[in-house]
Amino acid sequence: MKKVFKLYEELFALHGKQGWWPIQGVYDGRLPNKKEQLEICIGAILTQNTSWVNVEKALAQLSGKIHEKALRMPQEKLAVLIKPAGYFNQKAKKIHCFLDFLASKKEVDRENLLAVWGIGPETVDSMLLYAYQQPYFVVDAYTKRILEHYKIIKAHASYEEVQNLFHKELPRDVELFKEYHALFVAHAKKYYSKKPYGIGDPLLGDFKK
DNA sequence: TTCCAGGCAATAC
DNA sequence: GTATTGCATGGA
Repeated sequence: MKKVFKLYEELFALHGKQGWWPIQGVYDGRLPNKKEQLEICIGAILTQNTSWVNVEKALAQLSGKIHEKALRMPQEKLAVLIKPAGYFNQKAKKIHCFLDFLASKKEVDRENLLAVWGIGPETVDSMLLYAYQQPYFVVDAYTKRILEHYKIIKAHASYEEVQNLFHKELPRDVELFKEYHALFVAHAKKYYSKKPYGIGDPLLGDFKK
């Protein structure tokens, strides 16, 4: 059952190409340069349980300072700048832990990133997929919400369980994974942001039975 | 006013 | 192993 590939095609037909990751300024889908890689990683931390508009405010206040050295300002100072993204004390600490990791020159892989304080599975996979072009499917709250609603996964399925579904049923393709996750977010923002979920979702007839 | 947003770590059961 | 709680701003 290739349900998840069919779902991708329908989401794409509905919402079109998303072109993620949404970095500041213009991003046309080319591979991110070094500075853009860092911005993606910082954004991935800032957006933890936080709306992207608030992350954009924080990133705007960081503009000109998205460099490993500049971000090493005192944690309290960094916290003030990223305040609009919420959880600013924790996130300032997380950013500094991530910078420590980069400075350590350890290999940037899933295991090493997961060992960094403040970086969990979704944040790692976002970084690896969008900044480092590694094919890990990103599972977020929206992804689970939609798949649960379609009865494709059980309620309370674990991160690994859901990720495995995509890794098994899809070709391990970076561009496909990038678009697919972005499409989940677009779809969820439109139909799964307020309860009751799924009102007006044109795909419901195909996936919920 | 309440609810929630592209989670995570610490703690409790 | 799974459930709960603290972390925090800003917009609907």
